[in-house]
Amino acid sequence: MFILKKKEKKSRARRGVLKTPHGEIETPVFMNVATCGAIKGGLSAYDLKANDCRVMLSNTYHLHLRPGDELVRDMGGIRKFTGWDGPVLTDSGGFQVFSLAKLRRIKEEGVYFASHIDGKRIFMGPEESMRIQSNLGSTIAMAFDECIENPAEYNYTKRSCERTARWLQRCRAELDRLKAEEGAVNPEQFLFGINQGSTYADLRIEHMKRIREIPCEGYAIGGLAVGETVEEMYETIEQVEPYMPEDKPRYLMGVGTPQNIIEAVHRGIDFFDCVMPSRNARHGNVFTWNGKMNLLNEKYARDDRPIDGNCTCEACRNHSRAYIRHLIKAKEALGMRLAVTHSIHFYNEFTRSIREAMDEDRFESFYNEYHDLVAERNPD
RNA sequence: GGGGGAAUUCCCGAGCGGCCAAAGGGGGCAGACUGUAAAUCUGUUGUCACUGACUUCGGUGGUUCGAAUCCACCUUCCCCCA
Repeated sequence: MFILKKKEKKSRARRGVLKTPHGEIETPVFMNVATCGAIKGGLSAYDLKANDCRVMLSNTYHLHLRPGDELVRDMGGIRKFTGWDGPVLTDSGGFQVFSLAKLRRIKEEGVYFASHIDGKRIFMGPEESMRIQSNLGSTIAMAFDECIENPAEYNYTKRSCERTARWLQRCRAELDRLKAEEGAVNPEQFLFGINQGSTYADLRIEHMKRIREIPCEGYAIGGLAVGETVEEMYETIEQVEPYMPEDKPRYLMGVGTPQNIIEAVHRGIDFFDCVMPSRNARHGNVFTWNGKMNLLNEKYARDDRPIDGNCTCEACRNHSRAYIRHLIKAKEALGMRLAVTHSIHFYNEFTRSIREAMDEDRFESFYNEYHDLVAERNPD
């Protein structure tokens, strides 16, 4: 159940809370991406708690291949298995339809994949995705969709959207059936539908109108940040957002940079997730309140300061830029863990700050101030 | 003491007369990364007045139109015999 606590007057921004059987999710929120059941870079569920993670995100396709969703079910579900007792959102495998494009074939019934691990042929359709997510027992299951790359051909996009809408219907029916089954890991599992339509306003709107007729606990915008410009992305959000149910959470899938997030919050989005903080940090690039910092740069070799002097994360409380730089260069696992910890902490703090700003009626000034900070781009 | 082998740009290492400022790897430097096939990928790595010129392949001298590549000697290192 989603409660809209506050609506901004000068923008489409909203402050809400989604009540789930696994805890309340205060929004806007950034979900921390743990594709295979852990944040890459070596963070445990305990680390997530320590860094104010509110929702963990895992992946249907990846966990299905390894270790297998039935194994996870037998181990008590994804939450018990990983030790993360908060809410979990599982992505449906729809993004893998995009990212594993060379290894798949799309048909009406679903998608035929070649496993990226061993080449084994696998099939995933709406029913399979729901069954896997049911076995994982996540708090929120995502609908199985086709995520298409931008720019996309209009007619193909139209046909793809129609199919994704039909797939949502099948997802809804199958998840309802699975939830009612004896021994379901999470009998109260939520389903979020996913809007597609590339950057075509008419297709986006038509698709949104269609999927909002299928009752879901939330609706997502998918298929963005996959090749189009940021301006096109913002424009697409603005076009489709008015057609999203107001009383349901809205999730912009896979986005993005802190700037992207605040811009999207401003345009009415509540949920986010992105691999950027973890992936970039593993590569030595961390996010701060003053922009991005490439810790591998030589100028940090003898820099005794923490990444961010005001940050309270484990890395910033205890270690210098020089030390973390050294560890990453030396390929010490601790280096990545510290850098990832910092960026995850920053993202969670960033979205918490957005919520606090809304609670204290100063979101608009926060939004403008953050703009200025980013414009300066001076992490040192 | 006698015999054999080797010295290449930051490191390792290819090259064995012109197409060589010199493969490849490592390291260095920089960039990318947006529902994670990503501890990955890309660029760059002698100097400069940079679509060209200059300096460089242990040292010195030589052969040649032309040498990292051939010859002589020297230096250093390695191996074998005594």
